[in-house]
Amino acid sequence: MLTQLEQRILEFIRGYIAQHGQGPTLTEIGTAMEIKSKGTVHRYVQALTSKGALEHVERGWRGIRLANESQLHSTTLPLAGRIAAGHPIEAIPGQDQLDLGELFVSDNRFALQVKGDSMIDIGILDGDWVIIEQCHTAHDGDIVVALIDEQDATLKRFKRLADGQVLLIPENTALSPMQYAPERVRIQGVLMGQLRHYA
Amino acid sequence: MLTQLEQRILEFIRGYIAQHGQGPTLTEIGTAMEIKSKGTVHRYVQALTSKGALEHVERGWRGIRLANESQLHSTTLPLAGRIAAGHPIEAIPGQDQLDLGELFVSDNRFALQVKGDSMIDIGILDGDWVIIEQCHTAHDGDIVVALIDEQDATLKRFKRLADGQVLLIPENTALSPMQYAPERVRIQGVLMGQLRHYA
DNA sequence: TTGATTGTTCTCTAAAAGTTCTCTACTCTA
DNA sequence: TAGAGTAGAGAACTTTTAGAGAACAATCAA
Repeated sequence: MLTQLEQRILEFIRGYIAQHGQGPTLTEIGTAMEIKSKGTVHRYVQALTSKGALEHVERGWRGIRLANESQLHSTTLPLAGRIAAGHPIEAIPGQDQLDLGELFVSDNRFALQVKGDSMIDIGILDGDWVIIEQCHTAHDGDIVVALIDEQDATLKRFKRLADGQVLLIPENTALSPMQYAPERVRIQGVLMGQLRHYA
Repeated sequence: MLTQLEQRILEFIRGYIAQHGQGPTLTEIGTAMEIKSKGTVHRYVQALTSKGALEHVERGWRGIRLANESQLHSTTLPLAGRIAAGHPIEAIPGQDQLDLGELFVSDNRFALQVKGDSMIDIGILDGDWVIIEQCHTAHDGDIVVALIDEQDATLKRFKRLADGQVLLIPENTALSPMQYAPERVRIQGVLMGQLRHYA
């Protein structure tokens, strides 16, 4: 939670470091922000440090470093409605932020990387991440991580047949469903999300 | 039960926090609601607090927080490893956490929901979210959000032809690439990620 | 070593924000 | 029509915050 001025100062520092390779002095920050007092600037730098946005090497000039940002990363993204104001990307009513944490993160979930093409028809490609919620049962049609013979883990659509047998269906027209006795299949979780990162 | 005006004030506060990252002052609320008296606004804020809709940090400026709004979600997921058809889950060396914020969130990025099937062949389905990094130029092969004739926004693979024309290629064998004069196409950003949420 | 520059710690002041009142006007109901 | 309740205005007050600047310590460069 940074105030607006703290935000501006942080951006100035970030830009200064990007341009000069080292941090600015308090006076330089003050000049840029139109604050005449070193003491006041110092208070801002301390506030940013205690909020984790900066690291501050005492004893030395230009001792301001950027904190590692991974901890600072927000978990929300703006939705385009707000960015492309006045343009054809239509806003999504009642929602202007997408919160990845809220959407995907929960205590009993974990991530897996997918190998292979067996779910390609529903847009899960080789290398994609899937988010799995741990549980031990599934309903027909769920996409599950199943452990077969306590050995092979696989991501497939789940279906229980009338005779109790379990059908694991790949979402790839080139592959065929596999049928197993129920005691050979252990459900490890169901699919809650999928994500992909483009370099 | 909130009165109509309390509801409006709550909406305003929620929007303000979403936009600015911190609560509004009483005067700002008053201006937005066309209430001239700080005292009156204060009474509303107290009412909302006692009704549990807000949390109000006394002694401090901008001390209004949203209640219940589940405190910041974590942004990391435990990483279970790779899953493959026909193989056990193998651990991924040197990595045991997946940080969604680090992966996807950055200052100049925003999220869009995809409509239509034009990118289905690379696993981007109708309803998926895509994460776009704002920029105004693109390289051949990038997947971009392009604004055509300042009117229609579309997600396509970008290619510049030898004669300067711009080719926008859908990743769907059923659809054909479209060719435009360069001045008709404005790049709004390039694709950095994709995600999907299963109910 | 020296002196200018930089960082640190104060206090002071003014402005801004929050809090608590009272007063008035209005509506609703008995 | 009187009384209760509500909503807004605004005054008076307290608290918090931001900036200025002084004083001093630490640091760097010549």
